[in-house]
Order: sequence, then structure tokens, then C-alpha cells
Amino acid sequence: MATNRTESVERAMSILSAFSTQKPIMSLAELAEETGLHKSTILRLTNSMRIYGFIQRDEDGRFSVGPSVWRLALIFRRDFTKREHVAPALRILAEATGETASFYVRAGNERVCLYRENSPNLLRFHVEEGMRLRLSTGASGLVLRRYSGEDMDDFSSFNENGTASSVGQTNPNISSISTPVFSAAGELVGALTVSGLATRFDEEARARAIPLLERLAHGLTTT
Amino acid sequence: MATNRTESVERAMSILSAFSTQKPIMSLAELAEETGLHKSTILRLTNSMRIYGFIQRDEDGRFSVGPSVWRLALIFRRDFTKREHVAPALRILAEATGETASFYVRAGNERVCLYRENSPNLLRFHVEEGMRLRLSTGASGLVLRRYSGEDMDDFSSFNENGTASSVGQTNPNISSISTPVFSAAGELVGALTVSGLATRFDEEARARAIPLLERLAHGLTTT
DNA sequence: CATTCTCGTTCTGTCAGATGAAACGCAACA
DNA sequence: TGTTGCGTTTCATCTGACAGAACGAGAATG
Repeated sequence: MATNRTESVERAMSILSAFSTQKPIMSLAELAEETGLHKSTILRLTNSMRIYGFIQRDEDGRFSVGPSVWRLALIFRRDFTKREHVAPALRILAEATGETASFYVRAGNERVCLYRENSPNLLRFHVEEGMRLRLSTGASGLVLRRYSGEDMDDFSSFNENGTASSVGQTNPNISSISTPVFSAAGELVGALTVSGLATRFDEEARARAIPLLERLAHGLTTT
Repeated sequence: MATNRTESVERAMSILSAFSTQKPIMSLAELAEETGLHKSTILRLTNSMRIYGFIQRDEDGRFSVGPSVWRLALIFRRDFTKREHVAPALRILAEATGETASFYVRAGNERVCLYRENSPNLLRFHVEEGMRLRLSTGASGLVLRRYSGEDMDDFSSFNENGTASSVGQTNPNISSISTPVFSAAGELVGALTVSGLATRFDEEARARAIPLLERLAHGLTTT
């Protein structure tokens, strides 16, 4: 591997990344299938992560995320834009548009939803906190790639304020708008996003929502 | 190292474990000092963890916990005793005793506070969620060690129901009581704990609180 | 009940990976 | 201007990590 990385650490991270809300607990065989790693490799790597509390095993030997992750998450949350700070903007957006409002951050080659206010409509793009999606799709993916320094050559989805609009990327029937949120130091913090059913959240509705989205995102910057 | 572990993974975990609420962000030099690892080693290990989003760097090159930790923490929380489930018991305990009520789990060789309801008294053992303490001290440390299968030879701190009482261990002026919480399958989930000023939360006050603590802990089991 | 299959664990030869020392450029400081 | 410390890169060395094989145990199957 490249000399500026460590292969066994990336194997360990791939084990951690294998856990999901659908698979919060896995046996050794399931982890082997999910990661492609050999069982003896997984045992070695997870033994080390258990010592530090990042992974745990139950009495049947099944693996799950350990409490050290929780401890670090509280540090992450405290060091990041706090939920209390973002929540009012999400509620305003959800109420004003009738669609789902969410806040994404970049995690490696993915985007992760930190906070969300789901649309009151029963037919909606339902988003859960912790959900991870591709960085290559969706308006918030475009925003996170553009403003974290990634080279891009196609800016046609962006307006002059850096707000992106997309249709049918994350899901064929979903459209979304997203705008960057910066820290006071000018660094990208995340992407404030509204997503909805494309037939309802059409071009006109998105155009109407953009000024509010940009104003609320700017209001989050002053922290 | 032992053949059932992986040294570079443990180095990586030690980097993650170096972050705290006091040091949520660190430079390369600070991380080197905190972990004892060489700077070039830290760069390699953190490059790999960044790819998976577990660590991030700001524009000045300082390191902090990344959003993948947050995603996993939500999985951990969902897979664990939910805050909503534990919160009522913590409030009842804090109100009934006037002291701080908390819920600890074991993470490797430490205990981590998942949830807490601080005492309304201004003079109190203030606990923050995510706080980690030694497993070798405090009533909840005793409980977590005993019921996670660790060999112990001194049970003098425990009553017949497995509830531990301690004075002056975590802090010379603090006393605490703690009792195990089990899953429906009989596995240890965590330790329900009350901690307070030793002069106020004396032997008589602790004795009065134990039946309520045990009843509430038992109530958490049925899930 | 006997046989087969799968899982989890342990061991080990092989080789590729990981380490840290040295060197460098740059910025901060006196 | 010179010194110090930080962050980054390179590379020789040696040790660590891998995965395949083997094994025991329990579950599944006939």
C-alpha cells in the first residue's frame, strides 16, 4: 500500500464501518462476509479494538460497536455545530417547505446525516440521523465535495451563492437543494439541505425555498 | 506483541483515545506528546483513519474526531439501553436522593458514563455524559468488574443483591452506590449509580437509597 | 442416532508492511 | 538574522500481520 497509510488500520476501520442500523450486531462469519476479511484477521483486529472499548462481543461471540465510540461521539458533537443550534433552522425549513430538512457532513468518501427534521407529510424522503449516503449523488454531496477542496469541473448545478440543486440523484423520485455552512474561520462545517418528492418539490418550489435556506445557513455561520 | 492482537491497530486506537473534552482538537506535536508515538507514525495512522472518516484535520492541520464516530455512536445508542428508557429512572433517583444519578458501561479497562441526571445541589459530584473513569475505583467500577466476568476476591463492598457501596474512591469526598442492570437475556448492560458528597450522602442516606436504586434497576431489565 | 456442515479458534511459515531516524522546508520567535 | 519547533517525506531495517490449515464443538440434516 501507499507508504503514507497503514493497511491493517484500514482493515480495522472497514470492520467498524461494516456496522449499520440494519446490522448493529454481527457474528464472526457475518463480519467476514461483510468485509471480505479472513476470520483469523478479524479476530486479531477486533481483539485490539476491544481492549480500547471500540468494539464489544456478547456471550454468543457476536460483535457490536463499543462504548468508546459513544464517548468520542460526544466529543465530536461538542466540537461541532450543536444540535440545539441547528435544530431551529431545520424546523423552520421543514415547516416552510413541507419537506425533510437535514444537515450533512463529509466522512471520507461518504456523507453522513448528523441532524434532520422529517417532513410532516406521510409521503416523504424519510431520513434518519446517522444515515450515510454516497458523496457522488445529491445536492449535499455536490456541496460537500465542492467546498472541501475537491476538484470539480461541472458547476451547472450551483447558483451564484454556491447552493446546489439536484433531481433524481439520491433516488429517482427525490429532488433536493443544499447550501454550505461555514465556521467563523471560513471552514466548511456541513451542508444544510432540503429534500422532497420531485413532483411536489419541483423547480418552482425549490426556487422559492432557496432564499430561506441560504439565509438560515448564513445564520448558522456566526458561531 | 501477542499473536491474537494487532499492534498498529492499538496504536491507532490510542490516538483516538487521546481526544477528550479538554482536548477535542490537537496538533501533530500535541498528539505525539499525548500518545508517545512518532510523528511520522501518527501521520500514517491518521491518514488511514481519515479515509474512513474517523478522524479529520482542519486547515491548520489539527486533528479531531470525525463524523464516522457519530454515525457509529447512533448505532451503539440504538443497540443499547436507550436514553429515553433510562432517563426516568435517573430523574427519580436524583430527585429522591438529591444526588447525581448516572449510568455507566464498561469500555475495555475503563468505565464510561452514558447518561446522567446531575444533582440540583450546587455542591455536587458533577458528571458529564462521555466522562470516563477508572474501573478500579468507585462503586460502579466494582459492579462492572464483578458482573463482566472478572475474577474478584473481595466482595465486602457488595450486599446480597450485588449492589456496591464505596466511599472516597473516585474522589476523597465522594461516596456512591451502584447496582447492575441486566438485559432480558441476563447479560450485563451497565451500572445504575448514585454519587454524592460523602458528608451528605452518608451511610444512612445510602442505605435509604439502595432499595429504590435496586427497584429501578430491576425495572430497566425487562426490555 | 450417525453423519455432515459450519462456526469460532489456534498455530505458523512467509513476506510484505510498519517503524522511526534523518533530512528538509517553512513559519514563528527572540 | 539566527534559532527553534513543527509538519512532511524518504528509506533501510526488521518485525509484525496475513491467511491457510487444522482442530474441536455445536448445529443441521438425513
